[in-house]
Amino acid sequence: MAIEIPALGELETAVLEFLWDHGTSDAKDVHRSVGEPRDISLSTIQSTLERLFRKRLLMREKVSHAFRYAPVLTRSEFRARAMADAAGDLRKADSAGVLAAFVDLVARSDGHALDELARIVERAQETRSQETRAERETKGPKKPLGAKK
Amino acid sequence: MAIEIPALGELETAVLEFLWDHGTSDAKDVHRSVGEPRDISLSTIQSTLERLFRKRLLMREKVSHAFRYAPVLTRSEFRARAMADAAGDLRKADSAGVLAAFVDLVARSDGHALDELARIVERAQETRSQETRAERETKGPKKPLGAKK
DNA sequence: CCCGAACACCGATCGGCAATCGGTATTTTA
DNA sequence: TAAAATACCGATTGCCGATCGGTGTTCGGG
Repeated sequence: MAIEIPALGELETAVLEFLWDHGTSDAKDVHRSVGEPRDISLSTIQSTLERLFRKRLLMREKVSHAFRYAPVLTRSEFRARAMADAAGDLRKADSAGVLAAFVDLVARSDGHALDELARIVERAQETRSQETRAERETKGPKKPLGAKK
Repeated sequence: MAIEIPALGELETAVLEFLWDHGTSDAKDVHRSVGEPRDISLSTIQSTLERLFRKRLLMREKVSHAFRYAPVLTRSEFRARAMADAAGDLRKADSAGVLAAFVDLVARSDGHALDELARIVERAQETRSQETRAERETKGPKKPLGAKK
């Protein structure tokens, strides 16, 4: 489930990046900032937007004759899903090795990345236990999950 | 630095997977297990091995006329690097958001993945502080203060 | 209500890369 | 030294992103 993250081309990536930075836009907007510097036509930008739409990475809405596009996922969500795809099945037993190797890379990446990660994990654990508690109180002890924000 | 993880084709992935499972092998070995079931020729396997070699994902050594291939990275290292690539620059400030989103995915992935991650991070922190201490002692016993670089 | 402008949509082409193979050169080995 | 085993090279195919123009459709101003 969740959205699959397919491999993207260079222009597709640039377009997505633009939309993350500027929010909902139409083909013309994207063309001004992404297309013109590359000397490519508006059509090309339109094609790229539609390809991203078909890949479920963009949503769109017609506003009087022209589509306005917006990313389905935030940049962070997108990258996180791509990471998860690269990691393989996290429920699997051997995933611990992958996580360990990744944390090792984070630790070596200089900076306080590791400490930051530690804080994030800690906060996630608190949140989780809190949610579990709330669930217990609200429902019976048997609920097949599935809730989110 | 470090090895780049390019996008791999399906056969390339299968070949790598085989080598991770079976260790150093030659084209014939790989062909028996990966090629024959797919009805592809030995040549194809050889080409794929060489492509992976050129991509620096395999190392090889000639053993009497035939190459023996072995992965440069372990499966875990490989996936971890792919994750890091997907995450973007971890030294960058905005990487926190990506890490947070990823940890969130881990937490939702069911199982004890989050707890496992927490353990891994904790252990990494201990290791890191230990290494820092060792570094201090090696460089000069008279350096009681903050490490920078 | 009608026309031109602004778009969406479709089909064609091109380029890059993995997959695939056979043919030829090269090295072993019986 | 000939046959067998391999490496190596070039050609072909298929897929997909990039790129564009042409055609159809829809809005908005007169």
